[in-house]
Amino acid sequence: MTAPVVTRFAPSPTGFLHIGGARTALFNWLYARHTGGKMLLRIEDTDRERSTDAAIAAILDGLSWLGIDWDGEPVYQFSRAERHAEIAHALLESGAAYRCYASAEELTEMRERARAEGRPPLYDRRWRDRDPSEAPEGVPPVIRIKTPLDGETIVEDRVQGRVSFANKDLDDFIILRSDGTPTYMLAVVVDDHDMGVTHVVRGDDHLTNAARQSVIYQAMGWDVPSWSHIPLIHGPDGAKLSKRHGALGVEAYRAMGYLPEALRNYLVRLGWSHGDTEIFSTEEMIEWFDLDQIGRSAARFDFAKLENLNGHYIRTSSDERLMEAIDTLLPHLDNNVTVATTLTPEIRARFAHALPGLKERAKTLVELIDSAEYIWAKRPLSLDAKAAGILTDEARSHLAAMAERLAKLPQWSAEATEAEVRAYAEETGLKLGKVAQPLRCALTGRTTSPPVFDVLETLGREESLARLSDQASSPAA
RNA sequence: GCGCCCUUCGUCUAUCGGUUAGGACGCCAGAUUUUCAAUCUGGAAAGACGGGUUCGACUCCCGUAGGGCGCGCCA
Repeated sequence: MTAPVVTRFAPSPTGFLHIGGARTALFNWLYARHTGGKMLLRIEDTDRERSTDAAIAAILDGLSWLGIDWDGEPVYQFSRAERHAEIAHALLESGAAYRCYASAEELTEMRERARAEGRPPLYDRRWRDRDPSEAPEGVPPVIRIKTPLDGETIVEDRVQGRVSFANKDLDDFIILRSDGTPTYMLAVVVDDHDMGVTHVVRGDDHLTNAARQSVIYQAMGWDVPSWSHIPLIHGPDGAKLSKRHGALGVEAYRAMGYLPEALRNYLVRLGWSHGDTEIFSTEEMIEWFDLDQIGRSAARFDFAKLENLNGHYIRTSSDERLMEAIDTLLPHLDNNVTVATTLTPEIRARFAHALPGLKERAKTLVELIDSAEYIWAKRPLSLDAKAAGILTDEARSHLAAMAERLAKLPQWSAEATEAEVRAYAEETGLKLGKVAQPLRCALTGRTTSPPVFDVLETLGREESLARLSDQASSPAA
């Protein structure tokens, strides 16, 4: 029996849940679910200056929206500060760490000189072997760990392979600040150990940290976890993700009308693959996901592919699922608050009725809602440029003629109106498209909208005829 | 500057020494269609460069170039 897997996602609440963090969370979650283990959540809020409750809320909200859950209650790192300090002092007592009295100015100067001389800007261990009695008066010391002077530290990584670091390049980093609070390096190690984390899956910007953290694990005689440093996500230009492209919070993707299942599918394929499979159900992802198949090179974020996947998920979602997604989206849409208030039960029912035709052509939920606007649009409709172009005098005369005929229909259904329009087209010798397109424009104000006969049915006889006569009577623009 | 990592179509990727280097997005053309979208068919499109190792290298090794990350009393 091997020990059950425990992974964790450990964001720092200094901002929203960005796309890279979301993927890290997803990979941790998938691996835990795949192995039947647990995924824990730890909020790394030790930076009191920058951590905010709003950010914590945004992260939890983003995870839930993505459908990523965690086991147990979130652990707040700040609340464990005493435990961290305890370990720092234990290290001090065992001789694995020491007090350093160097001032901030002294350290900057040291680093600047090192850079000027072309040496790495590492701490020069000036207090490592110095007698504590030489300590200056009234200077609160920090605690630094003693890194081995020679030899190397090996990081056995599931993704990166075996990576070795010369110990001389790892300096004696600070584990406890002069105010007695722990640094990140100490806190992660202590927390991961105490929380029983067996597998650390995080961005590869932490790879060198893994070497430093190994030093602490070794000094404490603790087992190092299995490491997996996954490549970072870059922007479309290959550089770091910036605000302009991908460094948006997941809530921004929600607001743009992406479905969580689409975003998840997109993210899982960034750096990981299962042969030629592109579309994964949640169950398939869980079944097939494994750490060893994660690639080592950074991936660029590609909106076009995300959009394509989103279109796929919109098309294949049930109407119920879409209405549900739209309901969760609406409160997050600042431009479309009007839509939310317009959604009376009656309009809602029409929306649901039109959905099968609408979802075929929408790539995002925002587009979907937009394409349904004709349902609640007030007469007279404003036409977009293309639609106005199609409504020539000739087209309008056909509209008038058709309106007259449609008015006499005993039944008002998509089938009945279609039959009537087809008959009209045949009698006048026009192609169906030639008469259907003006109809579409007159009814919706757009050229790109759902099947016209569905529109007629959705709108009902009275409203449809009114819209038709609006356009039939007014002269071409 | 030093250390570490990366490099297959524009993008995401398959390949794990022997393939016409495959798939997907995007792009182009055609079919279909309620001249949109969707769908279907076809097409253009890749192993950064230079050395090795090997009967044989996209696959292994070395170097070069380019990119990324790290080097805080931030996380």
